[in-house]
Amino acid sequence: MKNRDFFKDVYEVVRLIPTGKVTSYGAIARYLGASRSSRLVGYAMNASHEQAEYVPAHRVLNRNGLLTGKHHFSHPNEMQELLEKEGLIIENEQVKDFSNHFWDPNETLKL
DNA sequence: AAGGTGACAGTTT
DNA sequence: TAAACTGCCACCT
Repeated sequence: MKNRDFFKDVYEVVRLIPTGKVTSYGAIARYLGASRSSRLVGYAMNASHEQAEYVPAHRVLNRNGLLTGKHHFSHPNEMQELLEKEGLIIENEQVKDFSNHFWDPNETLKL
């Protein structure tokens, strides 16, 4: 087996994100003890749609609450629509009141 | 096998 | 204050 454990963990955490909540790549990375590997989280999301289990990648944004990965969805607007569908408000490619809807795995799941 | 890539984030100018 | 630079490390070609 390979180091797929990292990706696997990422997907698992992402699936734990409650509907209507969002988190950041960095938060996930830190929860996994890889605070310096935030890019890998994004990289993992890149392959998220290949996973058998559904991964709500649209709930993962960068630390600014910006929908950086929207372009990687089937349709660029899909990410925004999904978020709005969950009750979030997207304004200028960014989640409005981001901090209020922010879900931190470190806080909720705790170590 | 080796080097380049990136859905980030923190630091520096 | 905002923009630019650098570190980061598993994955892909």
